[in-house]
This record gives sequence, C-alpha cells and structure tokens, in this order.
Amino acid sequence: MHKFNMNTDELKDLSKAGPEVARDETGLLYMKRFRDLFDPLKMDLAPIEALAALRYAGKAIHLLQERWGAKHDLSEGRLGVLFRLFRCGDLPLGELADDLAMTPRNITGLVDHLERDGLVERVPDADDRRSVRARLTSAGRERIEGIWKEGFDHQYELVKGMTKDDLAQLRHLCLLLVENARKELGK
Amino acid sequence: MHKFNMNTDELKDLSKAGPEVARDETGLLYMKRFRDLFDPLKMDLAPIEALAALRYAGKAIHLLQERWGAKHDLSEGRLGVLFRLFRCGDLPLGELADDLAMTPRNITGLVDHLERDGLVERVPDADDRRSVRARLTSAGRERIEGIWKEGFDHQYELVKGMTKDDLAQLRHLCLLLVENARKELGK
DNA sequence: TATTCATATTGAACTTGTGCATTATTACTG
DNA sequence: CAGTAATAATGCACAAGTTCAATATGAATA
Repeated sequence: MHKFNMNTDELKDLSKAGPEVARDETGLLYMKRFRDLFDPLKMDLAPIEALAALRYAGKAIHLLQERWGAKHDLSEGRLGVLFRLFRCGDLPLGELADDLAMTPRNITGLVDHLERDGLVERVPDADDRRSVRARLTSAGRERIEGIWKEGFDHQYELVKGMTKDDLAQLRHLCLLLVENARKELGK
Repeated sequence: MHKFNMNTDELKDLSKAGPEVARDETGLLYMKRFRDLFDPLKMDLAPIEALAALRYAGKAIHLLQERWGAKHDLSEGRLGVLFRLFRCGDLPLGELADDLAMTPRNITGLVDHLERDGLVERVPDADDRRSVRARLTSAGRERIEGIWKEGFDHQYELVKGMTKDDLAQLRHLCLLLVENARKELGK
C-alpha cells in the first residue's frame, strides 16, 4: 500500500495540466490553446471542443476522486462498488459491472481487492449458480457509512458557480451523449 | 497485438452498461435508477447526478474512441499524442503530459509504444538538456494525416441532437468544472 | 429430452495510468 | 561562484481497466 504524500506545491503543479481556459465575449469559457491550434484545420470545431472539454472534466473529477479516496485507502472504482452495495444490498458481479459501466473482469479485480481488505465478501447467488454476489462485510458497511456524506460534500465543491438549471442541462447533455454513444456502440 | 473481434450482438450488450436513461416532465434526460436508489438519502442530489452523468459520458466517449482507434491499431491516448504532434510539431514530453492532462510517466509509456511502432521518435531538446522531445516520423505523419478527419466525423455522430448553444453550454460547464477541480487540487 | 446456444465469472495477458525514487540538468539564493 | 532547491524524463512497482479464452450453468430449440 503506497502513501499519497505529495506536498502542496506539487499539487499546484498538477493543477496546471490540461486546457488553458479563457472567457469569450459572451462570457462562456473556452479552450484558448485548442482554438489556436485547431482553427487552422477549417473544420467544425464546436463538437470537438465540447467533447474534449468533457473529457478533461471527466479526468479532473476522476483525479479528485482518486485523491479524496486515497485518504480512505480506497480508489474511485472501489468506492463506487462500496457505495452501490450500500444502496442496493447484495449484487451479482455482472450487475455491478453494468451499473458502474465497466467490464465484469474489472469488477472481479475490484472485488478481489475489497475482499482482501475485508470490506466485501463473495456469496453464492441462489438464483443463478453461474453468478456470484458481492456483499458488504460489517467493516465495509461501517467504512462507507462513515464517509459517503463527506464524499458528497466534496462533490458540492465542484459545482460552485452552477445554477440548478446549469446542473440539469449538464446532466441532460451528458446523458444525450451516453445515448448517442450507445447507438454507435450498437452499430 | 490483439484483434478487436467482438461480434455485433456482443456490442449491443455492452451498450447496455451504465445508466438507465429516462425523460422527465420538462423533457430533460435523467437517470431513473439513480434517483430510485439515492433519493431516500435525503441529500441534494442534483450535483451528484450531474457529475455521475458526466463521468458516464466521459467513459462512453473513451470507450468509443478506443474502439475506433483499435481499427487503426491506436489507443485513445496514443491518438492524442499523434494528433498533438501533428498540430504542434515536436514537443517536450512534459508539455505533452500537461496538454493531455496526464502524468509525464504515462507519456513516457505512450511514446515508448509509438516509438516501437515507428510512428514517433525521441530527439534531444536543444533548449533544455533535461528534456526530450517527441517528433512524428514520416510514417507517423502519414498515419495521422490519413485518419484524423474520420476521427472528427466519428465525433460528430456523438453530438446528434445538440444545438450550437447546447455545445457551447456543455463546453462552458465542463470547463467550469475543470477550473473548480483545479482549485480543489491546489488546496 | 438431447443438443445447441447464450451467459456469468474468472484466469491469463496486456496496456494505460499513477506514485515514488533516481539521476542529470537548470534555476535560484546567499 | 558555490551551494541549495527545483525540474525533466524514466526505472520500478502497482492498480485499474480491457480483451480473450475457459468452464460451469442456464435458456432456447428441435
């Protein structure tokens, strides 16, 4: 188990990674360097820029979650498993995989790790002998119950400056993308 | 080198992973299962749901890019490196890391791989002897020149149903998140 | 009912991505 | 100018994440 021990100055450096953000004449944020580099391509860049921004945002959120989780000896993925089990009770590994949008093989690994840490155990699935269910141990339940609210508060910091409508619109547009992606994946 | 050979039915199955999307009374998409599970927590779920939706969207885009890239024997990350070098010319590895929002150590790995494939070479940085620059080989240039437009077209499919304003708003909100995340990372 | 097809989990293998330490180089300070 | 601090790339190690194949089980079909 490694320790997250970067000092504050190093954290500051990391926060420089990614797009150079500026505000346009309508007050909306855009990526300055992106436009400098890609405008000469003479293509419709609006979709490309928006998708790139989303990917940067996703990475930033992921990094923050990993950092936050590391304080509790948990990765984002493992946190996701714990929280899902906390809300749903026992779940087949395949269902966890679907819920968390990752492969069953990866869930196997995450559950292996959580099992090793004594936070989750595998139990047979009475409904389907091919299947295995993940179940929180009492230590696991205690762990997630002790931290999920703090995790939520941590996320509220990220949406500073956004209105309720902004959040609804962000959610809608992201889910539209998910649906479009599903169509593409199904082709 | 493995071959991506999943058949169409398996692709369809994969497209089920992730949130169950429904449309609310205002016509906006939301995650039905999410609300069923988390409403009982009696917390402000709007930020949590929006951020979760963004993470799902980011994953979906990543998956699609990986699938698309696999047809050209390239991962999303390696594509990012190639495209950046194509637009910018030679770049120090550290600058690539900043631009692509990942660690220098990971760029080292991606460039190793691209170098092995003959698409990129390392050249000394005349301005700083600690630094190494990545440069497209002629094969690398030929590769990216042959595919980047198709990659753009591939992305246009993802934004079907979005207006120009939608894209601008999505971009803005994502970049606001990036900036908020930077503040949190700098704490 | 027997056979065929589909599915759930996981072993094996690989890539991506990060944290940490190392070494050489550059920048800063006294 | 000498010493100290900071920085760039990469070796080493590990976890996350995926692909593919294997095995046991469940569902569908003839």
